[in-house]
Amino acid sequence: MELEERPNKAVKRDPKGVRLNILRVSSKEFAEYGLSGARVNEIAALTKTSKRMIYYYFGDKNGLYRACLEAAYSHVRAGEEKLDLAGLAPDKALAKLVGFTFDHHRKNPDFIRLVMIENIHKAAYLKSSDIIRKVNSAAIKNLTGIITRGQDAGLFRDELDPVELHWQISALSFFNVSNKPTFSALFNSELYSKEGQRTLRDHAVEMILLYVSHKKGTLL
Amino acid sequence: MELEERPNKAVKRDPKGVRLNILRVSSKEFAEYGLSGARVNEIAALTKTSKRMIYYYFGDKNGLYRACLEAAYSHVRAGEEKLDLAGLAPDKALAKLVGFTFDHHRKNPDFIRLVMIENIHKAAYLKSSDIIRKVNSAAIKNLTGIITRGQDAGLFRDELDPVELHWQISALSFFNVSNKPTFSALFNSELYSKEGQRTLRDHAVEMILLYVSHKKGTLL
DNA sequence: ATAACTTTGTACTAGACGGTTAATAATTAA
DNA sequence: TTAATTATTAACCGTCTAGTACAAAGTTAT
Repeated sequence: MELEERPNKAVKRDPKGVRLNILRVSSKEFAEYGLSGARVNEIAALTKTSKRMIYYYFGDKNGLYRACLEAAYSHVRAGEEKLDLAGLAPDKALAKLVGFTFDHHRKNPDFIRLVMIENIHKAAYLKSSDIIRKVNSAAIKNLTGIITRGQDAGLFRDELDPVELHWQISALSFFNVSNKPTFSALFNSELYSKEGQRTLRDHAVEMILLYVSHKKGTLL
Repeated sequence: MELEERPNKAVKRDPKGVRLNILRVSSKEFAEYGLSGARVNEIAALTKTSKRMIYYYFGDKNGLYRACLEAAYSHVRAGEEKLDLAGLAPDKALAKLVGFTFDHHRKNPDFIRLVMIENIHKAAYLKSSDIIRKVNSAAIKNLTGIITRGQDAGLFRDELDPVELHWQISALSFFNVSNKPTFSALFNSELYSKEGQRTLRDHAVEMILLYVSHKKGTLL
């Protein structure tokens, strides 16, 4: 479970460590420059090992990129697993989940950037990865539980689709990170100050809660 | 105003046409492969003219990319200008604006992809473009008007920030297009069917409307 | 002991890439 | 008429890039 980068000096050879080191460095590079923008030579120079070892472990540049993607998704999953929502009332649980997602994305810009890059590539690599599909089904199951509990308690509206709800939460959380550069370049706003981000998060939670709580005919 | 691509055979030389043709082709290529992924040779091969002329008009690859970005933003603005919202009640106007934005983004995936790419590059090119900043201030002015009218009519809550509202509308509309590949690769859902997209749009409108209409203490 | 696995490091290649040159000339605005 | 602008074409250049070759050897599991 521990993913620390420790040289483990007792062991002279450290395959896992080397692999991990390469993965760390290349994830940063891919996130920074994109798939075609990242340079294998540069990645190699930043690792503790050599270019030769990159090809030894990952075959080629695409293989390395794929490995980075998978590692990133797994890491995110590990984070989400720590959330304990079962003990909370459904509306509180949902509020916590939205807030958590918003914060989590904000704290992991490299992951967001990898997903952006993958989208630019039309998800070509993700499509062929079984590992990653599993990761996300957990998130949906989580949401399904909350929705059911909320509906049983008469708190939530009837027609709620967990995948759609996940989409809505993701949209507000993802966009915040992915489009920060263009958005803050275009509007010299306070949205990306500490205060602004807190407001944005609170309002994201509010939007989702209002949406799931809204019963037909109440408004509009 | 007319941006059609007409050879204009009466005129033997057609600078505007050549420029436009290069712009069209390269926008598609940049949207498809990214800034470093797109190939100048390939772009040249797809134009009616030669590589030499690309450098003649745009200096270098980055200059060409910058020109594509500016053209894309201008084109989007032209579309938004056609909307006439002043005659509508503020809530109807906002609903129409959200629906329009959602549809507009969906119909212009190449524009979205260019913005994604620009975000990957931390908005480096956008920052140095005065043209583009102007385009977006119009959108904010539009929203400011709607908000004020809505508040005066007692329909909208008091604390509304036009830039934040624009952010929220953009998030739901942009994410729908930008993350379609990964999202539909991960969840084999109906969200991207014709029906699903209609639902998603309707719910986006609903979310925004609920949010702006929500008065403190009413819920939550 | 043996075989499989892991590591190092440099030098190299074959091709792709962005960008230029050169020579040339037709068209157009003044 | 003159001068600036707009065009054509293909070869070419230097650099960068992903990936390999090669040669050698230490480490570990069985």
